[in-house]
Amino acid sequence: MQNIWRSKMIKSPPQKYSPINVEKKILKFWDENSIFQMSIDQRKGCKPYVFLEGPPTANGMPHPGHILTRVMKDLVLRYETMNGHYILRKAGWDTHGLPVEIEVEKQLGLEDKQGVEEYGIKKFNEECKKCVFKYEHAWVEMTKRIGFWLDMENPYVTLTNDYIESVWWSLKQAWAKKLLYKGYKVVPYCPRCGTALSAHEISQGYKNVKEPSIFVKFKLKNKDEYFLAWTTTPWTLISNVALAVHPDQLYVKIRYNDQILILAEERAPVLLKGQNYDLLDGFKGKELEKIEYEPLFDFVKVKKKAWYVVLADFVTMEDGTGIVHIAPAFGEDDYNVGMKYDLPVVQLVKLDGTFPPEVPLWKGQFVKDADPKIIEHLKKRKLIEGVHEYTHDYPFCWRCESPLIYYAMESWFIAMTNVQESLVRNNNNINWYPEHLQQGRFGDFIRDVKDWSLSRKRYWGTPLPIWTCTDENCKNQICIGSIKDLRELSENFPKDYDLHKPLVDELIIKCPKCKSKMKREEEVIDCWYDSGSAFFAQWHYPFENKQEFKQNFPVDFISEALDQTRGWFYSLLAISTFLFDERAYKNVLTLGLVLDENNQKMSKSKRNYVDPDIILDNEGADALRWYLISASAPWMSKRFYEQAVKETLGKFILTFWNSYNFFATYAALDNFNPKKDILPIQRRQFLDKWIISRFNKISSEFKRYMKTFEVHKAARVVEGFIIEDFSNWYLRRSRKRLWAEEKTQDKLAGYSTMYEVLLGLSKLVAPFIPFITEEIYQNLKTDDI
RNA sequence: GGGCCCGUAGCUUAGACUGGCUGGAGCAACCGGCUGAUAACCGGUAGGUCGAGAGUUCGAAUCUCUCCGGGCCCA
Repeated sequence: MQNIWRSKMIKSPPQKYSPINVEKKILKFWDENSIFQMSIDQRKGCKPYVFLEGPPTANGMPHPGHILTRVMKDLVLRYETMNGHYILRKAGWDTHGLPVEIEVEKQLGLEDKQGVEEYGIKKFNEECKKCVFKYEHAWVEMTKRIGFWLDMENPYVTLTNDYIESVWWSLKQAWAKKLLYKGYKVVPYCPRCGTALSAHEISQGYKNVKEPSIFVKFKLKNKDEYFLAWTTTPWTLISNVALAVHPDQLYVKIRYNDQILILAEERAPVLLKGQNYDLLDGFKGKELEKIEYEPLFDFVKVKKKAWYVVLADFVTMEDGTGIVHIAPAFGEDDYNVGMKYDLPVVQLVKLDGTFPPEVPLWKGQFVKDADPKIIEHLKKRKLIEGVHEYTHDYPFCWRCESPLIYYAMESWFIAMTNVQESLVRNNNNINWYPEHLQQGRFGDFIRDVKDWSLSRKRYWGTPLPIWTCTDENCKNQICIGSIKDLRELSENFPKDYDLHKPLVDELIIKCPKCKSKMKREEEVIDCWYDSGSAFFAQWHYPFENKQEFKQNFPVDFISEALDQTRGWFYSLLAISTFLFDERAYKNVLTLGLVLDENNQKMSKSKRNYVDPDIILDNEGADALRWYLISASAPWMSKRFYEQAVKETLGKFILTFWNSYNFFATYAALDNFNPKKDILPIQRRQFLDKWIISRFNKISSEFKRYMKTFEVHKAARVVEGFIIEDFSNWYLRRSRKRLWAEEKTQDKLAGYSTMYEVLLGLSKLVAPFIPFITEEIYQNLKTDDI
């Protein structure tokens, strides 16, 4: 390799250190000589260290939090590369999902889904595709500028046909294993807007409201006794199918006002304070299981067994009677317990929030408006034991202010509960940094895993590859797992194709069984599934690169911020578990969030962050990197502001530079030649031996910390060494040795030591601050290094 | 509302798992010095109810509980 750096002698560096000039020079050097590529090629055949890039969405400008993840990834990968590992680093882009759609809706001035459909799904999705790459250039530039070596010329992109095909293949595997099924999911729903709301949307719309809450009596079958239940949503009583009690709480049977009631022991004295009642009997909740009662209403006939007592841990003694009325269509807890007991889903509310004709008493009325009438009705039937005003937080639509209702919507699921044990086992096999996440936040989540609600009734995403026969008698369903299958089954598969909506919905597919027309399930899938598929889909596995996939699974190392714990970290593990019953990654480094000066999370919308470019121009990438790495443990949050980086530059980077500069200036003056002039260690001074010993000591400490990703401690050890031991103590003490006119033995001993320490340092901290170390290394190295 | 993480000087932090001399350090401040690489350096001064309270203990920043504040995730 020819290069501009090579010279026999050490050059005298510039006195003043200009971060931006040096760093730009190094970037050019790396670029012109393809150093990144070379660092990989040189290690072909070496032991691989497998990295998987968590794909960012490039539809917003990168902020300091993104810089932190990229710096940490680069640090670890450079370190492992220098340890002799072969590391591929494919970039990736996450391109689907609701945030993109919302951005485009705003751009186009569309109000809701209806607006999107009127605008045209084809045009809408084209806009989404464009939007995704709006800031790609900025991301690429930032990535290069901070020195993150990443192959951005061959990224995986979740919207490509190849990627989608791999995702389809995996869904087909789930289908074949009977893990993919259609069920219900209870979601907060706005009946006026006709749409479900995301968690983020409802958290904006809680209001404190006063509502009537009622105590309702349910008559036991064949007995003149009543369960006393409590509810704040009388309209859901129409769809009641069960009553829930807590298995371990105590319940009592009492005589009160000439009737026999059953309720929680703990609640009776609270609710009947100051009133007379006789205690007749007592039992544990468990003993009540399966006891049947008379339904309040008989509007529908149900196919499954209903109207009996079930056990549920979510029943609390905080309020109510300790007996909870269950309507699986209108509550998540209700739905889950319904699944467990195989209860029917009675859903006597229409999508517009009114009662259907099956409920003749209140048909056409909005459920919330019907509440008082339902209460009146029950009162007349003497089934109400009391009405209380109850104050609580209730969600409202942030758009139209109407009260939301919880509503069971059809949705496709992956039955993660079926592989829960494997999930736990695979998770126990992962090294988590920090450790507490493994059994803490993540472990809790996995142990209590719910089926993955996969489908989204949206437009911009990987289409769900499931087709259903339109013939009422056939209703055959198929899941398509490859482009080849789709092409063979469809009559009008075009030459040029894009697997998104609307194309997939326009294909004419005949049912393999009855030859009737088939219709695709209209949904797209959760974009977390896209990114969670990256470990195989980035290879277009199994259609290509089978060998590569095999060699790169499971992945050795991933690293993202803490908010990905239940996001990407989960989706990767979930998919690798049901596909291969294996963990997707062996080590996961979770990073703390980058906060602003006031400890607030940095967010795109608030724009409460410093423009990283300003810091990169003023203080440089090395100072920025060193600050982020050394400020606190990787998993701790970091406050981020320019002054902090400025201090890092002054305190550390410049001290390092000046130490080097001091040596190089004198060495150049004296024509010190490292190939000839190095003195053996025995002929050096005590001081020289001391600093070399110190350096060896901190090198081994450094390595020990790196093993456990305690990169901040590794950094601090080096920082202390450079500032205290090397600059302030050793170099100061050695100054006079260099003042001699001729090349004395002592002078050469000093040069030899400084040379070795500086060269050693430039390698040791190269993964942390690659620019300045490259500059130093290139000047110090000899031809044969 | 639930789970997890964090809280040490104005700022950045060490110490906590395994309790033990007077809770260390750097920056910033003040006083004095030195400087033939440095945006430095050296000596000294000041700055702390270790978030608050209770408990365990001969002894608590450290262990336990409660509360307060910040954050993340989930409802």
